[in-house]
Amino acid sequence: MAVMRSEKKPNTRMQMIDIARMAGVSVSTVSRALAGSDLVNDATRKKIVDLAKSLRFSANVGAQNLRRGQSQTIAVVLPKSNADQQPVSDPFFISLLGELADALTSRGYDMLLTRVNEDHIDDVEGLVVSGRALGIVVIGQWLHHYVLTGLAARGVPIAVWGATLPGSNYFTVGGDNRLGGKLATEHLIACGRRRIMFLGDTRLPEVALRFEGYRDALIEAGYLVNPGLTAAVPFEGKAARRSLEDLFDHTADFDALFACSDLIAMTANGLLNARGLRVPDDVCVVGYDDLSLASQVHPTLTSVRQPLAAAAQALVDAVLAAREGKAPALVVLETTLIQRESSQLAAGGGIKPKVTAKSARSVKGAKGTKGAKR
Amino acid sequence: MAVMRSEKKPNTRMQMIDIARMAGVSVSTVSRALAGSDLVNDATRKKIVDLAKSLRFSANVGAQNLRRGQSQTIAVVLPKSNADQQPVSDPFFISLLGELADALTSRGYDMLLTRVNEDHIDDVEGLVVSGRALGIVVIGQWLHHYVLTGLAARGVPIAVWGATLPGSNYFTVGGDNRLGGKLATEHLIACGRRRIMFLGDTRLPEVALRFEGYRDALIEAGYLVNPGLTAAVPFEGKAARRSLEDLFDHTADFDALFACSDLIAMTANGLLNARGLRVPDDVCVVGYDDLSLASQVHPTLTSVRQPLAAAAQALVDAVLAAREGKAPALVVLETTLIQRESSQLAAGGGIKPKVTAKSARSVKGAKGTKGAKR
DNA sequence: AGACTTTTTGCAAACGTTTGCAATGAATTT
DNA sequence: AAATTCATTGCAAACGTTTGCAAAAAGTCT
Repeated sequence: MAVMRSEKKPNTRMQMIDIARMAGVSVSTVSRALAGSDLVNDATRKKIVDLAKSLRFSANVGAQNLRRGQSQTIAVVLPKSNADQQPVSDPFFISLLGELADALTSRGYDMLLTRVNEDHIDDVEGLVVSGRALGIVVIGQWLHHYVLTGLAARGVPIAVWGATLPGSNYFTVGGDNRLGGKLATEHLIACGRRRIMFLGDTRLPEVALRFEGYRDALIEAGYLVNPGLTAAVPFEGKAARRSLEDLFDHTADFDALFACSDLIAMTANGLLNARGLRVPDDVCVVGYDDLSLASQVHPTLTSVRQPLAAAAQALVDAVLAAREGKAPALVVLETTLIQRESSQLAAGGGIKPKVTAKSARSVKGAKGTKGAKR
Repeated sequence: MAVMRSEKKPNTRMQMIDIARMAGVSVSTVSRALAGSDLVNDATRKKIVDLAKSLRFSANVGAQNLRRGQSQTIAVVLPKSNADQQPVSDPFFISLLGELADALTSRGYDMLLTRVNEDHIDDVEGLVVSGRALGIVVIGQWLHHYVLTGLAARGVPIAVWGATLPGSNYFTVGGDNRLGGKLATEHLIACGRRRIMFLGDTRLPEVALRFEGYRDALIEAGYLVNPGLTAAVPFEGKAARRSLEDLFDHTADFDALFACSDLIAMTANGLLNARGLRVPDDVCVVGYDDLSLASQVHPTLTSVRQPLAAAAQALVDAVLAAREGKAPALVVLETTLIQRESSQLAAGGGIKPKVTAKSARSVKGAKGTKGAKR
């Protein structure tokens, strides 16, 4: 009896060569057929494609990348502060994450999500060097401008959500923070408030810009900028609450709050309520980010909106542009104020939520700008 | 003059062979040194490792995977309903996502995030077949039990966050939904409420189980289960709001709400407030998921907590077990009720938030159970 | 000093694709 | 009918690692 080699080895997965054998062609042809090349006869291609589909075959991506010399993956990194090891707390970033996932998949890229400790942000370079990702989107600039600059200088393709800092050597996408701050403050002034408190940590570039807007609005209206009316409330939930409690214990001399995130605004809202202060009658409150929740809570929250979907698109554009070695552009997205109950004019008879002002522009290199698109 | 070949080709990236040349050894040695193999002399290894580090070298992952025949990536899929194309709305899933990212990276896996349309969930098989990921974590079972069963049957390693359904052939990790429903309802009964409304879409397995707990609690207390006190409120924000508005327009005959998500609870809260009903005095409200926001809003929200970090760990365990071909286990995590202001007893003098009851167990294969760990 | 171990290294063959080039055969032209 | 095109296919060499095996170097024992 002849030695019989088992046809079906314990070979785990199906590969092109299997398809090739079944279709009676070579691997080259299979490869070309599946890639949709017109170098292969229509009938043959159809046969191969059908066969592959019916067998649920999908070519090994690692091998493809290796051969092609590039991957189709973009890494999205969420820096985590080592102070609070909490998972990303702010829903805003999360929503952005969701939009990014959609934007990337719809363009045929895979999304690699990475949480990295803020003092190891440099490590993300490895993602690119190792060919795991072709570029990196950083969600939140925080205090890492310097590190990001270093990465970009070393040729790592990065795009960052954050404040558009003038001399930046990396791609940035963000809202118009200064305008946002200004709109919010002007609105509160229009509501007749004069002692408007600014809640946010101005060490963060985005917050610093919002504060400038706040200050500009006050000055233009002829009011003083009272340093006592500024509190460096952090973004993270628990810490924010603690900070606010402490604040309200010591200060009560305000008639409006401008919070740099909706989360802060809502928390403040709750605390004010607990202390018997009514929103908006006693204190008007404006938040930032316009979370979907902002329109669901009571009272509904006036907030500054940044267009998330456009942001995600712009970030993807930016990281791809960065990869092609283009000069970094700073994309500033449309930024609008959405008025709701938490800043209702006391006298006014039923103001409907409305959009007050807009802004959409791009600084330095209009290339990737989708700001105005909506 | 001899032909001079340029030493430095436009060869983009550094690879092992470059390190090898610089260190005066072969690629094999570099490979082994970087892998920490003890087959290489300590001094040599140190030299190579240092060199690699200083050059920021990182081995090509595609090639590694190809050679090793496996990737170190786990795909996390977020099904998106094609009804509302919204990005993931519920913060609960997002938080879970964050925890998953941490759990995976801390164990050395990469996380591939994929949003997939709910009628193409089958496609995720391609992620595994193509070697892009070694397994899949599905966040949210929704109505896809059948599809998931099919995937598992075809040998795709999956682990699902959702309800632990008895005959399931795939790994599941979830809270004790029945107990959660029961705890919430018993608590509301203890608050003296009798017309407790259940808000949630019982077509979803998790919600169905919570409803069973609700029903059991009512029956054990000797109350009737009134079909008029059940409303299929969806999870997504806008739709939930619409549904609730419609509901409150037609029904007012309740003194408590048990909502299947905190988002629903908060929205309901806002609407009740707008209609002049006070929480908890007129209506007690209990939510589900214990979002961090639950303790920040006013009134703070009583809610059923599921341990997120443990959930993420269990999901990773599960998908790895699935990959090893182990028999599917159903992990049920500790589920507790966190009492807060929204269900404060009217008479009671300052009830502190407290945990009322616990549950942690595992059905069928205690292998991956980390339920009790915290 | 020779015959052993033991440690340290390098060679070369995979891993599963893609793609330049050459080969085949059919269709067209002369 | 030979010569020329053209459409379709296959061969074989990459892509950058890992790893079994054998070779070389360095100790250890008689």
